[in-house]
Amino acid sequence: MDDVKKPGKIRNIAELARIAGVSAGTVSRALADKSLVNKETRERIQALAREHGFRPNQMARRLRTQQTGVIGVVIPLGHERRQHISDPFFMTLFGYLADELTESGHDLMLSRVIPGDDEWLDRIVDSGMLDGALVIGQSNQFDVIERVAQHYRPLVVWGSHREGQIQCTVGVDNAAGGALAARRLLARGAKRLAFFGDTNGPEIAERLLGAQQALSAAPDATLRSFPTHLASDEMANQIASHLQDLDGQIDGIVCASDIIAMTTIRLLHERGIAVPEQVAVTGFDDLPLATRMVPQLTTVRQDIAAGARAMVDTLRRRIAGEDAASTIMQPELIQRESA
Amino acid sequence: MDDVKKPGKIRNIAELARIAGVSAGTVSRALADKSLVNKETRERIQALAREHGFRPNQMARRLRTQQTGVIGVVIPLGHERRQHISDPFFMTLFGYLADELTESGHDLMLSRVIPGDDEWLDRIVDSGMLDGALVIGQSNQFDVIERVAQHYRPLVVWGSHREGQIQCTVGVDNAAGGALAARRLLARGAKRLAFFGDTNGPEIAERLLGAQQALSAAPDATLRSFPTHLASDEMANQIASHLQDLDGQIDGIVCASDIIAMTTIRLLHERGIAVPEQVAVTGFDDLPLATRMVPQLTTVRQDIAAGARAMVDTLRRRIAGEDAASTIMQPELIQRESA
DNA sequence: TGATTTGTTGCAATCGATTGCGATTGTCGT
DNA sequence: ACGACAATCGCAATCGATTGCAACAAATCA
Repeated sequence: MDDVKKPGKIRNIAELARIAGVSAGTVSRALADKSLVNKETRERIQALAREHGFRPNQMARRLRTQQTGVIGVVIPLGHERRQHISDPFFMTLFGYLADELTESGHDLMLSRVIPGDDEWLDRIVDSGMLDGALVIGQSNQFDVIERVAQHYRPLVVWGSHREGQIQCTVGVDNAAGGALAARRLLARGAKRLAFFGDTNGPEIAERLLGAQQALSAAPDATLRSFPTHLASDEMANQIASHLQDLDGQIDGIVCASDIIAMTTIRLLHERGIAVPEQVAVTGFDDLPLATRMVPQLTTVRQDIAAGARAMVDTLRRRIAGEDAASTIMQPELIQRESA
Repeated sequence: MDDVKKPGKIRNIAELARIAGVSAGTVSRALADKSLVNKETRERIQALAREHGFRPNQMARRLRTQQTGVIGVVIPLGHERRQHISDPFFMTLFGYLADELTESGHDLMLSRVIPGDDEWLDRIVDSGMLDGALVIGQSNQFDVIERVAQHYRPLVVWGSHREGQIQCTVGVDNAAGGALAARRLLARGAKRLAFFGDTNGPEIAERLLGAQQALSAAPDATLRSFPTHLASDEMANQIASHLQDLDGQIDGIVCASDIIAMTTIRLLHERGIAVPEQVAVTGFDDLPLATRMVPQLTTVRQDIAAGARAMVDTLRRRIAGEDAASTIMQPELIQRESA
């Protein structure tokens, strides 16, 4: 069967043109299904191409047409170098992005980059092989992104929105989200709160800020922040050590992510501390796994699917030349069992 | 600063050559840091390129050199069309693959494809923009992959290994894994077992087969299989319905994946059934979340990180022309709390 | 001094598809 | 029967970088 379908390898459009008895240009137009060439020859050429399993070289086409059909997805790991792409939040967002992009016929190129200089993003957008770029997370690279955004339009960033910024972002109002979580814990009667998260990136820092602001309505409550990395092996140790230090001193924990919350709950369970009765715990993100665990996680939802849709829509508009603006989504408290 | 760094836009190597007073060829060699050009001119040209923020067009380079530095990662969704890329197992494996590939300087292009004809894989490998391809899961497309593997060498597949196949696979011995899970349940004293999973793909089917074979050592035990899809919304309903039908009739469940197990445990919990006391549950995969849930999941581990490493290594060897063979990894029972 | 080697650089072909423009053939109207 | 016009198709330039080969100068050797 293989022999029947591929009588001789056709390597390029010119060879196909030769055995079809036409010129290369005609073949190109025929394969693009342009009405400029006669319907019969067009179909004959297409059939011939199918027989020989020939497909035009994408590199050449892209070089010539100056467009690639490829969207770059970039994950900068500035302040958290040990974090891997396999982090569930990245993966979830990335999964939705991939769904959106492939459904609209785009290809997708992933780069994880550990910023070694200020040029990492320039290298990516200037490489000449992208129609646009999506950056997931600002890390501590806000300024670099800002600089590139000045002259490169088809760029959309997942992250925080600062007043007057040039870069186009899609993201949730992190301060509002932090406030939601803290208020939920206060409403349950918790008074001695802890915050688990890494505040080196702007997003988590804003969540802490929001939580702190919520505390101002409850003068007798306290909130202390404990650095907690996301790299998952280390995270568990850090949390265990926090819990050790805090034994009996707290009754509520605002976690900066669902993963941190999940690990925290398990470690509390191991110490024989009941959730939410003795210590209430909130997450952040509302990953799919938040509903699958026991107890189900009370968390601040950012609608990742909607966010992905917004990013792709915005990017598409910017590629088309429009001047699409940032999107700030409102977080929502999802009240389940853990707080 | 922007104006200082980019006095005039340099669009290609020829323009750079002109303002450097040399030929395009020299610039090309200088930028590639070849010792063929004088060290001084080389550094002068590199400095000039840096000043102007110039980077050679990748499309042109790739067209000329016939190599792209891009590895395609393909996810065929043959029997499970509604499943999204955001499935945790895919994402986890993909994450590790991304880590491995980016660390070795490769770019990575993701395609999710719903096989509409027999040509989907041909389209991808013949597109001329890949150095090699990784296929995640065979779905029901074994034959298509087999055909392409006959003439396209740099192709590595995650999935099952059949006697005499041509395609190069990396995967776990699924039958052995299924047997491990079943034997664990039997060893706990369970006798009336159920299997939750979708046996349309070869991998899950083999897990069921292995479990059935393990049963032969326990004549008084039974195992019934219940179709359970992976698309997560539907999965929960199916499982709920199974549990309804099976109420009180079973004491052990072999789940085809950790996600199925996680959902099953939560639903059992909702029905007031204790895990593992009344019904023991095993998972499959050992995703990171298996340790984070309560109760921690007893599961059959496939070392996804090692698998990713093996896939990338094998692919690299095949790109280099070697004749690397398949890898069959041995699964391992990770005994935690759920069984 | 003449021949040969070494070190640098330029020239031009090449990768493979796309596309503007001109050439050819055939059709229609008058 | 002749010019206008449409439908097809071929020619050749183009996208931008790479690289074998030749050209040239300087340096070394006989």
